[in-house]
Amino acid sequence: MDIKNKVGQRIKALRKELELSQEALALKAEVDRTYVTDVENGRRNVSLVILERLIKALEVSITEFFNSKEFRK
Amino acid sequence: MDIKNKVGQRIKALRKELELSQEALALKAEVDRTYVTDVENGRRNVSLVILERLIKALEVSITEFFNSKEFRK
DNA sequence: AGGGAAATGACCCTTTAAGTCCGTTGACTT
DNA sequence: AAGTCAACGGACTTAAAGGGTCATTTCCCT
Repeated sequence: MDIKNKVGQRIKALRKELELSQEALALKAEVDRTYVTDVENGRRNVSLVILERLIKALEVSITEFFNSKEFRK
Repeated sequence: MDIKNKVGQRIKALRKELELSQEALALKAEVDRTYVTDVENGRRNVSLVILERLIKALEVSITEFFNSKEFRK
């Protein structure tokens, strides 16, 4: 699984924990609604600035976001 | 300091630890030499796929890369 | 110290892809 | 049936990726 899918899955998992819809996350992170769908499904090569906004909206630090088994090697 | 600068500094620090020049890192990560300069100086909004290549070239996991104080909040 | 080479930095331009916005559809819920 | 949610498509705008060139800094080596 590639990095885009790993990030997508992590975002989806954290979003579910917060019980947010894709649209609610999109609003919170100030990105487009359809973009969140694409990111979660590994179809987007997200840039740093957008990724940071998504991570902030998910209420974790960047360190915590990537401290998950799919990123450990 | 914004996320682009944080990532740039982290890359530079890890590159120095490996005693690589920007050009050597660029070759290893298969990106342009001047691109590495820009990234280290926080002028580039790097995408996931390129970031992963740089991190791999720096011989750390993604988790390790972001397990640094500037990313902890 | 001074000269030369290597390494880095800054600027500019083109090509490619990121990110937005419109809509539609299917699944599930109430 | 009406509403929410997720997935998907197409068209569009903006910015990332890549590469050229030259200026500047760093760092060796006599």
